[in-house]
Amino acid sequence: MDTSVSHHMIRCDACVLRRMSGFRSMSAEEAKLISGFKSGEMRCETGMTLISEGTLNPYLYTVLEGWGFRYKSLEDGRRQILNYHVPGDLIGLQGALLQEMDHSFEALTPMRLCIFERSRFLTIFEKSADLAFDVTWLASRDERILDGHMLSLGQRTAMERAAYLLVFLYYRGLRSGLFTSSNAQIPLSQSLIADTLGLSLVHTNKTLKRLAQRKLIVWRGRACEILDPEGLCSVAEWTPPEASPRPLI
Amino acid sequence: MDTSVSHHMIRCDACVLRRMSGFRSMSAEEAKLISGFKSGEMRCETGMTLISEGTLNPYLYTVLEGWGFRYKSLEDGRRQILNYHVPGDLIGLQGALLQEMDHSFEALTPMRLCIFERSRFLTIFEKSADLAFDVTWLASRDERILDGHMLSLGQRTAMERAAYLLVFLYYRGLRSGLFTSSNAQIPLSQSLIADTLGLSLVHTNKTLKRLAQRKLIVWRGRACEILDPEGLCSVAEWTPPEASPRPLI
DNA sequence: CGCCTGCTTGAACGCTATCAAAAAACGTGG
DNA sequence: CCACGTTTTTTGATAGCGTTCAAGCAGGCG
Repeated sequence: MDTSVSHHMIRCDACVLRRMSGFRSMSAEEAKLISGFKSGEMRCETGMTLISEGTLNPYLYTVLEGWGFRYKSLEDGRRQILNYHVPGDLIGLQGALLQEMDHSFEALTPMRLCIFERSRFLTIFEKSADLAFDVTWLASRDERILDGHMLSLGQRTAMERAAYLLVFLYYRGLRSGLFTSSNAQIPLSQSLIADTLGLSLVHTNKTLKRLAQRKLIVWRGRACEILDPEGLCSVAEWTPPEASPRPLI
Repeated sequence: MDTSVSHHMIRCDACVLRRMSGFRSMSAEEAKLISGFKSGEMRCETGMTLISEGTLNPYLYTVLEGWGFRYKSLEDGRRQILNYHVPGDLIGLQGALLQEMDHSFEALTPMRLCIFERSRFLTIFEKSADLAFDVTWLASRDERILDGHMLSLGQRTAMERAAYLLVFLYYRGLRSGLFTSSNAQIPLSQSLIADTLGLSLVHTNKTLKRLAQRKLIVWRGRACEILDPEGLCSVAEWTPPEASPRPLI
C-alpha cells in the first residue's frame, strides 16, 4: 500500500494550516494539548479508501492537504456522494461516536492527514472544554452543509444542482487554501459529479456542457475551473456562507 | 399565540422519557445537572414554527412529546423537509453553535418541549464532559440520519424513496414511544411527504397508492399506518439501525 | 502502438412533473 | 345535525426532463 505513516511527535503549533487565515487562532497551550491527542501523520494516494462502510474504524483524521469525499451505497451499486472534504475538516467522528461506519471515505487527490486514535480522541471531552466545543462545532457545521446538499438534491433542477455543487466546492477550495493563482481547479470526474447530483452520467455531461457554453465553467480533463462564481450562484439561487473563522483540531 | 411556557423548576430525574427503554440511564447527579441547564417547558400546537430560517434563535429544545420537522426553502418557494423529530431529539444545536439558523422547525402535532437558553446551554461543555459528549453524540447521529436521507434523495426511485421514508419514520416513532397499541400512525399529509421525497404532490399520491395496493401501508386522512415494515424495508433496500440506547439531555 | 479511462453525442424511452378537475374529508358556525 | 368553505386526496391527460442504450472520440500511459 502506498501509504506512509510517521509516528514522530506532531507539533501542532507549527502546523501550516494554523498560519492560514480562515482558522481560529489558538493559544500555545491548546496547540500543545492537541499535539498530545495526535498519533501521527500520513499521506495517501488518489483513490485510496480510508474508511469503509460497514467496518469499525479506530481512527479519525484531520485533513491537512488535498481533497477527499464521503459516500454511501445501495446494495445494487448505486452510490451517493455525501460531501467533499478539504484541509481543516475532521473525518470519522461519526464512527468514533456511533461505532460502525455507515459511509466510506476516499481520497480524491493525494492527501496528507493527521491521525487520531479513537480512544485517545474521546478523552478530549474530559481534557478540554474548548476542544470539545470545537469538535461539536465542526459536527454542526457538517450537518449544516448536508442540509444544503439535501435542499439541492430534492428541489433543484439538474442545471441548478450542478451550478450549486460547483460554486459550493469552489468556495470550499478557495477558503481552505487549495487554490493558487496558477491552479484554481476542482479535481473531479464527471462520473463523480453524477454520483453527487443524483443524475446519470450522460445527463450530467450535457448539463455541464451547457454551463460551459454559458461561460460559467471550463472543463479540463478530470477537473473543473470556475470562471464565474457569481453567475453560478445566481443559477443556483445560492450565496456562499460568510467566511467566518473555524476551529482546527 | 397558543403557547404556554412554564418557568418552574424542571425535575429531570422525574422525566417520563427517562423511564422509557431506549434511553441511556443516568445518575441522579447528572439528572440534577441537566435540570440546572433548563429554563422551562412549553407546549405548542400543530403548525407552530419554533425556529425560522434566517433568524437568530436564542433557544434549544428537547422534544418531550409529539412530532416536528425541520425544513429549508429556496426563494421561489420550493422547500425540502430535512428531517423529522421525535421525543428525545435535541433541536436547534446548529443555531446555538453557528449563529443564524439556516433552517426552520415546525410542529407536526401538538408538542411538549424542554427549553434551554443558548448561553446557559453552552456552559455544558465546561460543566460536564459526559454531557458534552452526549451533545456531540446526538449531533453525529443526526448527521448519520441525513446521510441516509441523501442516499435516498439521490439514488432511490420514487417508490423506494417513499418506502424508505415511511419505515424510517415508523421505527423512529416506535422507538420513541409515540405509538400505542391503539395508535400506530405517522401523522403526515401527502404534501409533506412530497416535500420530503423531492417529488410532486401528484406523483407522491400515485406512489403511495401503489404501496397501499401492495398492502404495505394504509392511508387514513392525514396519517399513515404501516402494515408491513419488513415489506417496506425490502422495497427500500434498507434495514433499520440497531436499537441502541441513546443519551437524553 | 494499443489499451483503458473519461468525455461526448444522438436517439428513443419512460419516470415524474404539470395541468385540470373532481371527490372526499374536515372544521366551523348556524 | 346540516350547510358550506377549506384542505386534502384522487384521477386522467399531456408534456418534458432525465435515463438508458449505443457508439464514437480524445487523451494518458505502459
